[in-house]
Amino acid sequence: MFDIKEALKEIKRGVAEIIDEERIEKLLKRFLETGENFTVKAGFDPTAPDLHLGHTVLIQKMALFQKYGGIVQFLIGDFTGMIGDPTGKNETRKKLDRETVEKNAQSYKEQVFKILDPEKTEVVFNSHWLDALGTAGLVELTTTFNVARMLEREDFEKRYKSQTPISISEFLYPLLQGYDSVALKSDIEMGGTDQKFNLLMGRALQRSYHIGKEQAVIMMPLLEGLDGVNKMSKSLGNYIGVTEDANTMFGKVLSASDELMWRYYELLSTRTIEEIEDLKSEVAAGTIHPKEVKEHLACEIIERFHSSKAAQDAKEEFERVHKRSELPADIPLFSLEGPIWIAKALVEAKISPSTSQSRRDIKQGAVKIDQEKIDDEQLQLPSGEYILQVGKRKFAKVKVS
RNA sequence: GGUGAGAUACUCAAGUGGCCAACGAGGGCAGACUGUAAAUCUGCUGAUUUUUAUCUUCGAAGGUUCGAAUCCUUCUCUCACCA
Repeated sequence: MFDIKEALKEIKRGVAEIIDEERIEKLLKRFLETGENFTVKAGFDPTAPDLHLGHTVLIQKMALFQKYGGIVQFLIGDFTGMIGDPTGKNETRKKLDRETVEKNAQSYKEQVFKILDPEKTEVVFNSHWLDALGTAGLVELTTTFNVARMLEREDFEKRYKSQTPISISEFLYPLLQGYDSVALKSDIEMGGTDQKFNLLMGRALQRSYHIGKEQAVIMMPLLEGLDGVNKMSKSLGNYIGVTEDANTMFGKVLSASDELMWRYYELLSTRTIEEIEDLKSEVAAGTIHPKEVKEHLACEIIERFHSSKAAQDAKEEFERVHKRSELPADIPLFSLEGPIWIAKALVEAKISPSTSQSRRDIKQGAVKIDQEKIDDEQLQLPSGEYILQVGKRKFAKVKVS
């Protein structure tokens, strides 16, 4: 059993905003007294999942609820995915076929169950009830809301004022997402701060449909990416993916700035807030090196998605390559026809995008062969095996025949 | 439906007949310094072994010209104002 005050404190850690905290308290209390579970909903895109740490902030919070009686409703928006959450880009997407959805769902499970307890998770698809809704049902749904209120949504408001077109289908998106909460009778819905309007819609619709309860809403902040400025996203290339290998993860975490590291601690670590505060003051006092603190974080994350052994190996690998400037343990090997011009070899070995770039790098002294810096951009590689290196982190082994 | 403005490289943004592979800023890459952090300084940032050169690129297609991102025509798309 647990202490409600403590649990609430833990739940509130790092969240951006909670709506109806009392209700959450009541749900916890009820579970404590009667053992009755409650549901925690969050929606995900049906396209091929490629989760990164930004997503796991939310998923970890859901996992926390599972400790306190929550049953996670892992919603895959295979129907709403057709519309796409309004972004102004206004592209209607094709509905994915059943098979693809199933495949993606499977892939979601593999990634998500590293954090969530499968026993306390229901994976659901909103096409189940939205397909069944029908035109009449849809029309009925639209009567629950009016245009003026819809325009309160920030991006709609902006676009309306600036006379940027808004498609009717975009109005449907929040309604359908809200209807999901009606169909699932969710007790709590979670999402990013950018989802506020949609999340509140769930409350409004649950009221309209007389579900007998209104979901509490928990909004998680959007995790900053490695650049420390933009939100973490794959398209910006500032992400750490949950399926990435341990060495890559380690390197990426270490390359985050010190300031960002604390943010990651707050939102991603399972350490208590007190522990993190202690680390902070130790770093400030100079008794512990910030790099070491960052390494702990990197290991913790790798353990979560790989194993503690992988974390240890990644740490050693990192030391070897960067501290002692030795070669990484695992370098991709390429077989080339020789003799070959060095600039071309770099391209063939995929560590340079073009021979022009190779030449520039050589001119700048960024290219090494077998750890020796080279300055002759005309160099021809005769037969043999070489370790090529561009900059500090691009390596390739080539076998010239 | 009418009128006007605009579309330039990853992004923003100069350039309005040759000196333009195209100013500048951001971003990115690399070097120095470090803890592969941040900050700072420096160089590079279309491609190609013809490298003081060649080829492709300034929304698309044509045209004028010795020569076009720049001028003309048509088209596509975006924006603003009017209805």
